Amino acid sequence: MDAASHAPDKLSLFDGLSPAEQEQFRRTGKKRQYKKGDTIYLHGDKAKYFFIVTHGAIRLHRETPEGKEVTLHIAIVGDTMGDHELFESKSNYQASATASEPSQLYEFPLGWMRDQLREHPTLALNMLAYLSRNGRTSDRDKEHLFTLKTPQRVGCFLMQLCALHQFNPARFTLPYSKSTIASKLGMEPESFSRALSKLKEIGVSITGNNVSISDMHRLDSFVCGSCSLSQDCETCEKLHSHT
Amino acid sequence: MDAASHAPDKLSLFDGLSPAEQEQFRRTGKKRQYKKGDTIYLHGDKAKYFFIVTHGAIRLHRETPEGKEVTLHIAIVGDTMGDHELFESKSNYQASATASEPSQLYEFPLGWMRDQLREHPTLALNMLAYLSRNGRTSDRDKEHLFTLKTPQRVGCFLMQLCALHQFNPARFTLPYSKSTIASKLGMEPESFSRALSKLKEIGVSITGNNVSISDMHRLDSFVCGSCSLSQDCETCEKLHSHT
DNA sequence: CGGTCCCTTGATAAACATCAAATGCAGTGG
DNA sequence: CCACTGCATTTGATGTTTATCAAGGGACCG
Repeated sequence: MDAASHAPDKLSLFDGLSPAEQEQFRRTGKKRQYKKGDTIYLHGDKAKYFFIVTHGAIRLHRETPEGKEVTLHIAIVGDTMGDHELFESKSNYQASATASEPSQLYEFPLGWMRDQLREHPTLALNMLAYLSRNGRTSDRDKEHLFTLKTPQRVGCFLMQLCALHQFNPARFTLPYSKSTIASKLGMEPESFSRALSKLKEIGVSITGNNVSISDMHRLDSFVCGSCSLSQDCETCEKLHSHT
Repeated sequence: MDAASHAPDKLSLFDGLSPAEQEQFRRTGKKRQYKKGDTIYLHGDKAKYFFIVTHGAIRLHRETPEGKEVTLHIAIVGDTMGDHELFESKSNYQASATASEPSQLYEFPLGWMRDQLREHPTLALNMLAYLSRNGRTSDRDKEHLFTLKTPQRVGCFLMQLCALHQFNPARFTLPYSKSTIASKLGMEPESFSRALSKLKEIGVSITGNNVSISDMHRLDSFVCGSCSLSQDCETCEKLHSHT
């Protein structure tokens, strides 16, 4: 997957737009580079820009008054940032955004983006499909929080990684730090670490950042045996279609 | 708030549509009545209809293979059902829908609704705003699951009830059963019950289904003191604007 | 009056967080 | 190249929260 395939005209949000329209987005959007750890914006900042991730991964997170940090989402290629702020009059960013690895974003003025959505029905429909899909994964995550134990949540996350990035389950590298993953899964780093050691018992070995899933079938039944989606889980389908 | 104010032409989804367009929705939409406990559809059913709630409350829930039931959402007046299925080719309902009180829905064929969204940009934009707002409350709920203890989650839920339904905090009635609320908050009925007794210590008394919040300020600081949104929480703003 | 359902209360257990310390690893400067 | 420092992760010991199990109370309904 090369850089070109992530140019805005290839992102799903721009699917079906005419070349002229796509050119308009290419002209208005500013490409921004961020280093690992860079802050794109802070929770509470006045929302000025809408972003599309073209490379890397951006962590969206908040901090409670008591100092606990919560990772709401990790935005990867094709994901947007600022969608929650697009349609709110009083629009402050609802979370902070930090690059969790070197990343590239397309940046559009928020008001301009609103106008484009009004003027280009196709864009609006793409955005609808995108948000609707977000809702589904959000529901899935909620179910997992309610019903799965930490080793199962970690196991599902590893499967999602393989499905989303087309990693080879037999040998791949974690794209973010373990504490970032722990936070996104709603657990402490210690619990994450212990969950990993439990996963070793079913053939998932992790040394450093290198993961190897020896028996995907075993992991699948360990995780998905407790999930209501097992039948039509998108992650599972992608994994099986690649083998 | 009378029945007429919930006719589809007054729902936010139809805001800004021309009278002629609204008439079209009124003609195609079928009004459906459901009794408490009625099933509207089941998880896995082929998705045929899109719904808008005009009265009552519908519980969206799933069951894991191990028999645990998870409540993903309680849809109330103005909420939609089927939005997650609208843009998916293989569209089975992602959850079951059950009336948790006598309810009324507007029912539209799913494919027809898709077409309407394509043909009426205003409708699509309303839907975008609706989904975007859903995303925000979903983020809030996720943060709460990660950081709040059960009594705080229950406290926030009571505040949300007052804000959403314009209840008088000094005296109102729970609109759903306690176990339904517990499930939506991701806890067992026992934990919910114990959370309530802890809330009594800060002036929230519940006898049967009757709730009385004697000191909203005290509840507010108990709950929102641990929440990153305290500054611009929609629920809090609504509550304060009513006093 | 007896039954069912929902909720509450108490006792116990499991899962996870927290606290504390050790280990490992990467980058820095000698 | 090697010690040194800082940070991330692991591991162990302990505490808290919540789930689970079991029993009892109260309202509604036949």
